[in-house]
Amino acid sequence: MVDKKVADQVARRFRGEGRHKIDAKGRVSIPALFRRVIESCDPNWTEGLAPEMVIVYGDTRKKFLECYTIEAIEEVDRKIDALPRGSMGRKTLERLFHGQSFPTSIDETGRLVLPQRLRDKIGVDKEAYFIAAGDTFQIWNPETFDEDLEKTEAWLEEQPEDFDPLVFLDGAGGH
Amino acid sequence: MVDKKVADQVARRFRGEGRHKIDAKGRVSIPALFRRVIESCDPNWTEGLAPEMVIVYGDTRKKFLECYTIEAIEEVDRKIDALPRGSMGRKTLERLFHGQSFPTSIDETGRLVLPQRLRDKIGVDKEAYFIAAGDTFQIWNPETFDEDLEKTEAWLEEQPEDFDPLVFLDGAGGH
DNA sequence: AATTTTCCCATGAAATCCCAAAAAAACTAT
DNA sequence: ATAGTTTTTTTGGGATTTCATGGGAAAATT
Repeated sequence: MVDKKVADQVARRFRGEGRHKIDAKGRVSIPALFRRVIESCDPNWTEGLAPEMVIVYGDTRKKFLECYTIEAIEEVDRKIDALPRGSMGRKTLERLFHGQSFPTSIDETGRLVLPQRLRDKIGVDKEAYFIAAGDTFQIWNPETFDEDLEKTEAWLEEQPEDFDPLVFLDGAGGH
Repeated sequence: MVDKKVADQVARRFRGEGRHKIDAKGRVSIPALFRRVIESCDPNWTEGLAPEMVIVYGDTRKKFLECYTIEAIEEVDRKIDALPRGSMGRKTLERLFHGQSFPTSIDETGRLVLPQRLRDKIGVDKEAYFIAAGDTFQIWNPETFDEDLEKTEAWLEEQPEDFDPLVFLDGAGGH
């Protein structure tokens, strides 16, 4: 049997990617592995229930949907609550995470419904691209993602020959 | 009716936004998800009853209506009661939350009636914009909200180069 | 009596539920 | 390994419910 702690860690972090169809009703199945994570990060979930999550769609500039598990969004909420009431930082984050977000759940067949508004926001129609991003995952229009990927690769080209992206791991901040 | 388990999870925090029509009688639909929260945060509410809430409209400078659930307003009341009698803080807060507020409820079709006075206060006429803000939600004139958004963005512009509002999350709280 | 507020019913559009069929992956016994 | 079997995953469609909105009649205010 697998070490419980290890299994637990694996189950709390998104990994992988996938491309799935969106049907006429806006339904799209999310990668099965992602579902396991969403389930185990929803404190109220038990077998048979629809696991919940929160989609943060953000302002107009954001080109993808960011999907938070209940645990992940609660951590964000706690941090927001700790900011001084009335501060600009709190106001900005409240608008982003409380206002520009959409609570939803995954149905028994593993599908998520993306309302028309959200589909329009990121410009998806027939297909959606899913990609893990640590304790969240993102939903993109496949073409938009490819373009973004190319930009990243172009940037890598500009770096010195022997550049290894792993150096980022050593530096402090992510900026 | 809503599954109790689902209601329990979703229901203590407002999330999302929406734009709705105000009809000639001053009626306006509250986003359905907000209704679930108002219901579950009203200790007296049961299926079939009109869930109650409190609108705090505040002084003339405030450009939006702040809507509190019963639980949220009771928490505010407790905090006010804890302040020294006769203190400036208590006097100010009592005026704001007890005086400049309006208790109301949501009808069976999910609508709220905004009295003429409140509509005038925030300058709404045909449409109202709803946005979640943690344990309350706000009602704005859509245009006024957009202007306020622009101001926030202008402020963000003034911040250091590649400033990401998410850095706010790192600063405080979480520990 | 005239206006405003409340209650009740109606409707199109959107979202949700329920059942089911392909397709893909995992498993089993040779 | 391999052919057959079972389970999981992905996709589809119809029926049902909810949501946002509108309007008329009854009740309450002024």
